[in-house]
Amino acid sequence: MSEPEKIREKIIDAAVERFLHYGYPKTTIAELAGDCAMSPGNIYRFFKGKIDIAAEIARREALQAVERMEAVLECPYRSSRQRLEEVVFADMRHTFHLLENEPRVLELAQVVVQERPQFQIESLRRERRIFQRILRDGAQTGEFVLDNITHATIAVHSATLKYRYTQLFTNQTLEELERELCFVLTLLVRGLTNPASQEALPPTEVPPETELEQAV
Amino acid sequence: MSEPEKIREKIIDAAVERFLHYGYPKTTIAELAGDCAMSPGNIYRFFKGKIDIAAEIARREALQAVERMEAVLECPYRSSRQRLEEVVFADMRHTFHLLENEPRVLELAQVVVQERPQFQIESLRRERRIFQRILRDGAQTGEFVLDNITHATIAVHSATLKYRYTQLFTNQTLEELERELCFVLTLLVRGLTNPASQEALPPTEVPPETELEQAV
DNA sequence: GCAATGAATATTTTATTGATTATTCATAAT
DNA sequence: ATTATGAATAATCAATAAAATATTCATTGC
Repeated sequence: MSEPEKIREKIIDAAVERFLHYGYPKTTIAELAGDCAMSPGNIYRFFKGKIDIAAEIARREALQAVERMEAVLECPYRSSRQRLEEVVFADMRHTFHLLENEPRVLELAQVVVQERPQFQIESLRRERRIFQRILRDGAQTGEFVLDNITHATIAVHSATLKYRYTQLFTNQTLEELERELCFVLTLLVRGLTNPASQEALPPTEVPPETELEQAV
Repeated sequence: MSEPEKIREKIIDAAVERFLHYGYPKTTIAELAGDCAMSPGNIYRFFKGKIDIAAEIARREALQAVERMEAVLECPYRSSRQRLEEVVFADMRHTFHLLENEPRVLELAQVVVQERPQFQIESLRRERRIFQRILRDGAQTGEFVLDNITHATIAVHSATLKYRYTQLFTNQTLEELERELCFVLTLLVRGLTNPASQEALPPTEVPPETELEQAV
């Protein structure tokens, strides 16, 4: 890692620390500079502005979320149904726990989305690509029967919206949300699945929580 | 209508006028009193407070929404699928046009929900009851096959959340939302429908807009 | 006694100011 | 030439004062 890159990391580390602890608005550039033993002005050689530090942190968080989802995709010996269910549950639980343990993350996300609307659009698009891969694979093996994979992807993605930014819409408990999500997934999976094998399709059950989901 | 009831109506009429035109916060009790040729203090003999006037307006609007939905249910010669699709489309379009023509409605709704959280909970419950009736009827005729009607209702209701408070979540155009909603409904309907008749299930198409939906 | 008033009070909103903070940039150090 | 500084400036925020408004209630008129 080059020297400037190292300094960028140092700034980001300090910013994560302070943003999560005191919040974005209460953190000053002077404080970040102090943490990094440099002058305020020098921060601007590494980031265009304060919001760009937050945006970079959010970007990394979003990329990690995609990586976690991709990890689920790699799990062997799983049906497409299981993959879909695990991805949605894992994402919901991760977000829920994250906001529970680090409430400032919500504020940080809101600030970034407010100033950089494109950020949200791209995050949604990345999520959708994951879904698309699951559906495509499921269609290939014959587990799913889909007229149009893109349309089905949009459908699944929209139908599970509530469970991705949960704390923005409701103040339901995680347990309530999990039960609800089972009902939604049961229905969606029935709609995706080959009619021939639908008779034997049991309802979705709340999957056990993995360690990954609890990490912060 | 009794005299006090007439006066209440007069106050509500004046409030609707001003809330939609100038917004809730910019409307003063003194102005409403002036409109009704009475003193500010007298308003309080008919409403406990300013917010209660807004709540009453919102309550009526919500009841009208349910009535519109029930009107769709009464339409004869329609499958449960058609009823479900029409109800969701009609509600989305109505809300969309309403907020397009009367942007202040959003603010009004937010104020009421903020001060009276119970309002939203009850509105959602009423909506859900409509869905439940459609699914129950569909199950009775054999068009739908449902293990558990309540669970399926929750699923359909949650999965279509995005299309009921649309302008809160996205700034997509109505046309985009309509296309998306078709994909969602296609999938949901497949999941609800008797597997035996699924082969012949065409995708949902954007239904023609009725006059009712455009009214403001 | 009941309906209504409008002045009095409590609350909320708005405007103003001063202080803080983000950002820039001329200058200095390496 | 490159990196960094920190004082200068512009933008934002917080605190306060002033104004407007919601709500109450003692009083008035019927």
